[in-house]
Amino acid sequence: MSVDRKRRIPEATVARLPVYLRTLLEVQAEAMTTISSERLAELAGVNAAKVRKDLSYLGSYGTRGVGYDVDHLLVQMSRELGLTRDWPVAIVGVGNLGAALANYGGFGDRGFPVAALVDADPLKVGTMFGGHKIRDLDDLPALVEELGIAIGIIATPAAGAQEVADRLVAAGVTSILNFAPAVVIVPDHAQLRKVDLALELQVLSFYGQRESIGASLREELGVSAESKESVG
Amino acid sequence: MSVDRKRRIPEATVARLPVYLRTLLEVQAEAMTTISSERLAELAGVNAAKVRKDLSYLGSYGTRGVGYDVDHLLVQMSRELGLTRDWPVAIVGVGNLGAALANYGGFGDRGFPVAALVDADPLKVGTMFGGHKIRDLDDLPALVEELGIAIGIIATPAAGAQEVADRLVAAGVTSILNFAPAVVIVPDHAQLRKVDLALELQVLSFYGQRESIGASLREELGVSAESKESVG
DNA sequence: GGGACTTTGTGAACAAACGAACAAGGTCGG
DNA sequence: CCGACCTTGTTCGTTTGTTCACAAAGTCCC
Repeated sequence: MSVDRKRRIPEATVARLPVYLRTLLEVQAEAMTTISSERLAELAGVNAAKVRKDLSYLGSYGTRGVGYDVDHLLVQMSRELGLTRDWPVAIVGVGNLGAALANYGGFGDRGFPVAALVDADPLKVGTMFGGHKIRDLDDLPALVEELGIAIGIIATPAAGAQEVADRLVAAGVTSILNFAPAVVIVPDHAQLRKVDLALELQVLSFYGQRESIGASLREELGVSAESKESVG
Repeated sequence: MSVDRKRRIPEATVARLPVYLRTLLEVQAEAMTTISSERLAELAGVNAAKVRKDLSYLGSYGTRGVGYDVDHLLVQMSRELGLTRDWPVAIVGVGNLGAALANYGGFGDRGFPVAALVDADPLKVGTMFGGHKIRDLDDLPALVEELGIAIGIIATPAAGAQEVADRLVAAGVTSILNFAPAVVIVPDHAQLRKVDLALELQVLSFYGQRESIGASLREELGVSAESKESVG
């Protein structure tokens, strides 16, 4: 309960903070000034006790009997998530996926401006894409220096992913988001997250198969399914 | 330990099976016939004990003193994941992201053919994109019937996501992959997975902020960081 | 100002996931 | 056929995460 006790926020909580943040922005847009954990839980699709425990890691910003002040919570949460500054992003690999990501406006919106495009293909290097001149992989250290690249997005084919990660880390980029369908290992001081389409689809396939077995079973037995989240 | 005891595979394990699968395909391509849990763990970036436990849920397909038969393991794993059949996919929302996903070849490759494109915008409905005529949201039940759509991918703006999910479920699609930056709730018998770019970036931002604090602290103290995964 | 009513913050029970360690079971050379 | 050596499958203690349940703390109406 000391001040720095509070400072170790569990991973599971960290992953939910952005969801709360988004939800709170919507709530704020509707001109609501306070919100209860119950309501926030409903909107965020989680359990209310979990919301309270998660928020308690940020400190005690709620008022008993009333709820949480939306604006205040947003400020604290943004600060905690490090969203008070910009995090310039470099996209490595300007193929199908990389190009789509570069064109996708969603990044710059909220503090993650695409500051550089990088590719290993000499034919692409030097050409323009989406307002950026595509740079060589070797330029990474210079780009980090010049543009303050803080996050690297790997959008290369699987084969190149590990090398790109190594180069990013060597250049001083310690936050990496990997879209390549490959296992990538980074040193301890770096952070790696992955987005893996094939994996998600295969997981759905797994449960889909179960479901069809379950469905025929339910049909046989005349049993009906119940609803998953009682948040409505 | 009874046969159907084995049948309840933990979520965490299910999420790792696709990683093993991919790794095994690479191993198979190199003409290796058996693999130890130690080696597989190294390639998949996880702990060896975890690999053995995960694989034990599939049954006992290893041989003590030798390891696992690669081909056999691939067959069992594909079967367990439901990858012995195709899972036709419908992409709902043909905007920036939806278009990119439709063009991205990675789906059809491994049993997830894009079978339909759907949009709510009357201006888009009826036009062609990537070899598909864009269909109306109202056509979903018909598409499920005609094409056997098994998985719905939501690539709409946040505002439309929940309605699309409801319509998908109503049409009989119980596996949904949500790319929209919105909380979506589905009934109990449906499966929902999400891919959330903003969330991933914000989580990186959180740890990136920590890291910079940690780095300056380490610098002051003259301490160096250690490596994260000892899998090399 | 007091009592009914809300809602937070957290302690404690429960559940899931992890990883070390080791016995059981198998190979392989001689 | 035996003994040295490997590698699996599983048990067990630990850590991490979730949920319930309730005391503490505040509001609001009269």
